[in-house]
Amino acid sequence: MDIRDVARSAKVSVATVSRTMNLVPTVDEKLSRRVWQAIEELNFYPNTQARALKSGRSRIFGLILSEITNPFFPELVQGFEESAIKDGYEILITSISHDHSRMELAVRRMLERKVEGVAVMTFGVELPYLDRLAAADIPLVFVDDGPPVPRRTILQVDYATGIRQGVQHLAALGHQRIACISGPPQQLSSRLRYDAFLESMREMDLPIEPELLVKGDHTLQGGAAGARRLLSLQQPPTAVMCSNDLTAIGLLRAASQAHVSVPRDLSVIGFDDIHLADFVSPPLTTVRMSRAALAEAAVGALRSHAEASPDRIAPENARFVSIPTLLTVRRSTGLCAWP
Amino acid sequence: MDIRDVARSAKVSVATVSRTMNLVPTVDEKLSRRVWQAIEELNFYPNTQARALKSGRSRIFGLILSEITNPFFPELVQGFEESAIKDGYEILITSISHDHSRMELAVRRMLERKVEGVAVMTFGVELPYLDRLAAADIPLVFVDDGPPVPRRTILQVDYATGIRQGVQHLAALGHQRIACISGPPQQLSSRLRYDAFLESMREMDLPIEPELLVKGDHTLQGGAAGARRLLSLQQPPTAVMCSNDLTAIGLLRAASQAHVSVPRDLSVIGFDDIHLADFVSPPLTTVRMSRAALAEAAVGALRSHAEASPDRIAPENARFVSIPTLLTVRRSTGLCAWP
DNA sequence: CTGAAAGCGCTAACAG
DNA sequence: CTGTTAGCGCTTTCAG
Repeated sequence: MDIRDVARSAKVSVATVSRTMNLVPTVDEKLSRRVWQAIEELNFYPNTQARALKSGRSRIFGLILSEITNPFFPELVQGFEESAIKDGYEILITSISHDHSRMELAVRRMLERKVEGVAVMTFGVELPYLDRLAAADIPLVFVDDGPPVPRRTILQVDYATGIRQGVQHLAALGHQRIACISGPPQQLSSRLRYDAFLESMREMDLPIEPELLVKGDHTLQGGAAGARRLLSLQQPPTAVMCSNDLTAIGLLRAASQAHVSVPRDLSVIGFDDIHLADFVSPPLTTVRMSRAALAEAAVGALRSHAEASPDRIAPENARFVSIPTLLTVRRSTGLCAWP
Repeated sequence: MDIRDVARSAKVSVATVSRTMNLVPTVDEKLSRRVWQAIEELNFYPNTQARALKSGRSRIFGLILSEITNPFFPELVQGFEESAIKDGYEILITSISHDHSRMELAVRRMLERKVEGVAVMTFGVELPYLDRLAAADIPLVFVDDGPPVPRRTILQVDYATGIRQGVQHLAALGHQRIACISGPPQQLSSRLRYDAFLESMREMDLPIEPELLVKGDHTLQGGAAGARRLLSLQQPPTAVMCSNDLTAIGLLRAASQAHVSVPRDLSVIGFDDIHLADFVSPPLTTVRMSRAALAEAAVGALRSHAEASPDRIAPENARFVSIPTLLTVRRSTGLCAWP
């Protein structure tokens, strides 16, 4: 079953069938109707491979994730899938599992399948492997920052707003000794969150105690380790801002094991608002970064690059997109019990 | 850059290049070396679309999931990706999010991209939409059970062994009043787990109390609800087997809120052994069903179907594959405190 | 506005 | 064992 069968059935040429399917406006309406009818009757749909081969357009976008088993990512994948499908694109997912050598493989797979664009959702672990994508002139989307290659968009997450809201929220509850468990410093997004925290503390005239600034790694274990460190301090903090929800959840566990009650003895704020945040005990106050918004913005940017006529490059202002964040107050934050 | 450039550079015909790349054994070694060298030098890799168009083989497997944000599935995806890539296949992932109408779309996407096989990982929510895949003679892999279509493999999870081990473990700890929170009865896998539980209880001569058999839905909320129900009983159970880990984790939360200590007052066993199971408090004793094994078996079955010569259909015994389960004892089970 | 025809890059007869 | 060549199903000039 192919386009010729349709042409025969509709009594037109294959060219007309092709034009009709591709909504070329100059097709006579009578013929077009005949064609659509034939397509329906035969339950025909075009062969994507042939189409891709001829047109040079695969209608596939690539998605490079750092680690699909991190609950942040499946939610992103879901949004990505939804947006891409709506526009008729398929999506090629690769999870590099923190293994830099797999990045090379991922890039190769993208190249082989001739993706029309790639969203790099590794939050800073970009590496030079991506040069090959840029060299192939493939549109690229990064989060926070990325190399200044030609057809590129950067999704700038507005960490500052959400984190400022978090610090203000804690300050309003009377907290002064606010700690921070940061993320892996190799990740730009960790550093930006950390900087936003420090900045907000200064804005609020809150003291920044070096001993309250501990390093985590965006894992449950890291969060638990950081928590133990903070709780063993001579003068422990009354509140903690965590660089992500996994860290905060690890902290919650360690606190519970140490018989420290949240939020009575300690207030906790996470970041990301993963699904699980609402189901831990107590439900986590956290800064929401919408995965759906991130995904939609990424797909939108890729589309606009992929579909831009080669001569008319997308305007400069379309090359940065801001992603909002918002404090979501649940039950892990409360009034400071200390004077 | 195409196969002709390679041919020119290696001073052979395109046919030889093609044969070399496809490891046809009758290529002279001298030529083959020249070809590989040219491929290296030019950094050439074949155009997948052209290859697929000509050969009729897309080298793509489809994967239909019920819900990617359920932590069980990303782990499965990871295994699937790993196995498929190793064999040179790409993978097209669709998450139908419990929305039956999306199943139709998923099937359409599979058909359009001409996948060479589909693993249906929806644990029982198959539905007639799959007829179209079977009608297109696409190899199919199901879990537990599936329609008797031609090129099909069923992955039979050996629920009985793991669940029996769980019940025996509880019995050995002195538990008699063992409850069960089951999963959604529409899912075959829920029913099989439930049946295995009842069967094991009988084998052990343990009493099956109707009031201790409550329905869950494989979500955290469902587990919490079931827990509240069980704990409010005149005579609550001393142990609970849950149909999956999410249910067990929901139960853990509800128990903690009700000041019921696990495992002191209540022993809990989950099923699946998702990543999170090891990070809740207390770490969950659970029945492990290896996602990697499931994924590997699925990919293996799809390959053997896809690559079988049309005349030599895979042998009957290759059409059922058993997936083992194993009790993993952690900290959520302990000695029964009641006489 | 429509149709004929030339490929897109590759594979697989078929002929040497 | 190697090379020539005819398509796979579709899009897109180029003529009509």
